Amino acid sequence: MTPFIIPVQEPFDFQQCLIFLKRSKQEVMHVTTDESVRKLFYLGNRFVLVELKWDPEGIEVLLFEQDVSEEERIVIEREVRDWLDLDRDLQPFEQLAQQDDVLRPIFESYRGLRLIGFPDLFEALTWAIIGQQITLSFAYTLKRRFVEQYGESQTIEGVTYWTFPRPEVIATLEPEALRPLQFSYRKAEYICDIAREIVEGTLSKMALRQLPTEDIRKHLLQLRGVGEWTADYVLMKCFQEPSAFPVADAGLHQALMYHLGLSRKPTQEEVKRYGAQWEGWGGYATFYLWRSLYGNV
DNA sequence: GGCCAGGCTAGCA
DNA sequence: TGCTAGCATGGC
Repeated sequence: MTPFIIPVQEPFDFQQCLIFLKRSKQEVMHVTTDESVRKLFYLGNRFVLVELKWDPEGIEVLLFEQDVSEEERIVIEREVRDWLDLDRDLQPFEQLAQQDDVLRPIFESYRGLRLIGFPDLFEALTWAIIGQQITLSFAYTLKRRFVEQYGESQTIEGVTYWTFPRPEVIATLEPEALRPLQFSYRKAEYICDIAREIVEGTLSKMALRQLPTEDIRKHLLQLRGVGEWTADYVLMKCFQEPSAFPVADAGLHQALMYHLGLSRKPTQEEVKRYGAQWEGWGGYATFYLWRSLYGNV
C-alpha cells in the first residue's frame, strides 16, 4: 500500500518525539531507528506493522501489509494521532511556557515534543500500576516480561514486534500467574481485576471518554490499584487531558527541585502552588519536566 | 546497608 | 479523617 501523510500543526518536531520513544532500551512496544519508529497494531482480526517517518508535508505512514482497506487506514491514522497527540494545538502551551522561568528553557530545548501516550486503556492502566513505587528501569523489565509472556508478536524482516497483552487473555489468569515475572501479588491482583472489568464491559474507554474529565477521574479512582497519581497519569497518557497533573509524582518533584535550584524535594503543596500557573496544561508541563530528566538519550 | 523509585491499600486510631 | 506498615526489587 502506498504511504500516506498525516499533516501536523506547529509546533511539532518528529525528532523530539523519536528521542522520547527511544528513552528506554528495554521498550518492547515499538522499535526505533535514527529516523523512524515501527509499531505493530492489532486491528481486531489482524496485525498491521506501521512505520512512521518525517516528511516535509507531515508524518509519513507506511503500512507493511497488502490490501489495507480504507476503514483500516482510518483506524490506523486515528491511533497514530492519539498516540502522538497530533490533534492538540500546542500554541497556548508555548505561550504559557514563555512566561514561566522553569518551563521556558525546557520548552525551547524540546520544542515540538508531543505528550506521547497509550491510546489503549488497558495498556495505560497496566503500565501505570506496574510503575508504582519502583524504578523506571525495573518497571520496563516487568513490562517486557509481561508483554513477552502474554502479548502477541509478528516477526518481520528478522525483527520481532509485539502488541500489548489483551485484557481477554489476562482476565483468565489468577494473580499467582504473574508472580514468576516478579510482579508483587497486589499489582498482579489489580491488573487481573482491571482486565476482567474491561472484558465484562464495566470499564471502557469509549464510555468514559463521553464524560467530563472530573467524572472520568472519579471512575478511575474507584478501581483497586488506582489512586490520585495513577488516575492523573492515565488521564494524561490515555485520555490526553493536558490539565491532568500528577502532583505527587516523584519524577516531577525531582525535576522541580533541580530546575528551581532547591536543596530538597518540594512538598506536594509547593508543587501545587507552583503548578497553579500552568492551569490547563499541568500534564504537558509535567511531561516536559520528565523529558528534562533524562538528557538527550 | 539504607534509601528512594513515575504509589496504593488495608487496618488502625 | 488521618496516619502507617507492608508490598517487591533494582540501583545508587
